[in-house]
Amino acid sequence: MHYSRMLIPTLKEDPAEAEVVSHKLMLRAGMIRKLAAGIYSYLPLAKRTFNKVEQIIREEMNRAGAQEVTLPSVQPSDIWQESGRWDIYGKELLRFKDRNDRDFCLGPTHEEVITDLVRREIKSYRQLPLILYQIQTKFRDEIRPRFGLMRGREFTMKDAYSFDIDEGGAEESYNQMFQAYNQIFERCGLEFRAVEADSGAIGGSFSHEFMVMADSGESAIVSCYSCNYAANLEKAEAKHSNPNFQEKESALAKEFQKVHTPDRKTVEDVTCFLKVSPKDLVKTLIYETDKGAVAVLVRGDHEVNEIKVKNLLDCSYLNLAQDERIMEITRAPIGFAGPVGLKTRIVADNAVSEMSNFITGGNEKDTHLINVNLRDFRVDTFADLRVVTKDDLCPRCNGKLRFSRGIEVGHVFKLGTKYSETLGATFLDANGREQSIVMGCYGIGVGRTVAAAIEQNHDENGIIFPIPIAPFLVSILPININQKEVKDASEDIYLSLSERGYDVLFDDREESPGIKFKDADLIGIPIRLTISSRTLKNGMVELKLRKTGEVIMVKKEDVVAEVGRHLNGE
RNA sequence: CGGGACAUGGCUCAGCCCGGUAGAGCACUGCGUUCGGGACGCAGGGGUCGGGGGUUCAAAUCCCCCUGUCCCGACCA
Repeated sequence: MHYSRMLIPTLKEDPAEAEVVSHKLMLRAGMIRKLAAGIYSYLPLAKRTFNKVEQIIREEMNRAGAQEVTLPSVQPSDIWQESGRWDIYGKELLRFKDRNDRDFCLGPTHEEVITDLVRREIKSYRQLPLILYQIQTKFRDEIRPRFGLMRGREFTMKDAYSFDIDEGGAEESYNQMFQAYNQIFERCGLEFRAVEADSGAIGGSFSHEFMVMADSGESAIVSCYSCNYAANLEKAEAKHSNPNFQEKESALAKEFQKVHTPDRKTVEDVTCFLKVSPKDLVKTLIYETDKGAVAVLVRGDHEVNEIKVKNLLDCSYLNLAQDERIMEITRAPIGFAGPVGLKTRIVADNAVSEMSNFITGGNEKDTHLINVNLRDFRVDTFADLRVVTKDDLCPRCNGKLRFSRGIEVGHVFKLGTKYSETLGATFLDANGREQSIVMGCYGIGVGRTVAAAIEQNHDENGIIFPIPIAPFLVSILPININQKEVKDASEDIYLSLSERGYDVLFDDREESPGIKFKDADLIGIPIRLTISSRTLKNGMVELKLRKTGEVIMVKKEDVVAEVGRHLNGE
């Protein structure tokens, strides 16, 4: 392509509206333009990169036996009513009426549509398993769209759905998709990790998020230095080191006593005042849930993991209780709650079971208890209820844990029969019995993958595209296109590279060299060939690698071979 | 939904406090000179100052309402 003919409106300055680096760079590189909050136009450069990512996705999905379809983005309310999500989904679901006053929505996801399709067409176990996928625009009316393509309202997503006759089959489909996802992100040239994710009410380990590692990522990840364990921070298990601790220590237990702790409400206040470590204290947090009030106990230096509490209690609503409620339950103002004498249900983190002679709130204003022991109160359940810390070891292999951040670009999880049951997607098994199809669903955010690639691969000069998803592989940059020998040589090289099938951007603009250099760096093309009379008189052209900055002088005749060598990663 | 900020030419921003009829840099057009890291000269074009209302002889500037955008939080997968 000739640069002069392409729409690549680069920006010299950072746009005021962008905060994160991928957003800034995509705007500056002329890849995207905003139409409304969270809604973007994709310009030619972005479209090229999207196409490359989508092509990789298609190849890997097809290889895994999935078949591509396109489902409607405008969906009637009927199927959403049927699945029960019309009422549950809330304002994120953009609803509207057609001319006949019938309710419709813009599809934020396609479980309903695909399940409807499959229930009509699949009748027999002989037709299963089946995996269908599409690459399509989704719309979610996010409360707060932000960070450019990272969290838009309209976005491109690959979503796949698997249909199997039983759990075993579903597991197999899941594994196939899991493998395909590894291939996809590998091929995109990204540093990523599949992490175990919270699968909520569905349970089991059948949910993984694919995270592109980046410090700017929205999700916290815990991974093991020694083995391949990796999990979402909210899912990561805290290893319970010594379950038999209590019996050994109980002999040394002292009698608890009240101490006066005026206005010492926080862990920090109390530990400073009593000159002890947070590890000697038990925090008592009162939560309000749809199943009544609950006291959650964790060690003073630990944080409650609300997701774990939610899963343990199997409740849908969980929130810290308001001041008045705490007063009601503990008979003390906030900051002095403790388990001793508490009437509500008490659940405690495993670490608490290893403590003795600890400090708790006294359920009385300005009062704490010291030398409290487990025998002094009743715990209904001990469980893993806290957020993993840097002191924890890998729950699988006892290795050291690494804390990092990532951008969620893919999510695979087993749906089970949730939708097939509510929508009646059934088949007849070999014995002629009617069964619900077992489903799985698998998403990849295409735009988010591109944004994540940029978050992970950039420098102060701009984007550094991984070769597999670069909009162009080579840019040809003539220093002064008005000099005949420069122009001829540039065109020559352009033609021979193009003939080889490489995507080449020929910067034929009559701009000063500085502008061309800056633009080439900004849009992140992996290889740059600089053509100037200076080197040409020795029969050479300059090849520069965007990623390393390495400059190599190459004989004009060898350019094609040399470019090929670098693109093949040699 | 709660809190905060912003809205002036295509972009980045000044002007607003203290009212007097709109500016800079970049970008753009033409001509000429230049050509290895965002060149130079000359000559140009382009703005309902987000929208509506009010105060005033006079509003980008002061007051009220609305809309949009961004940030933090809550929310969500």
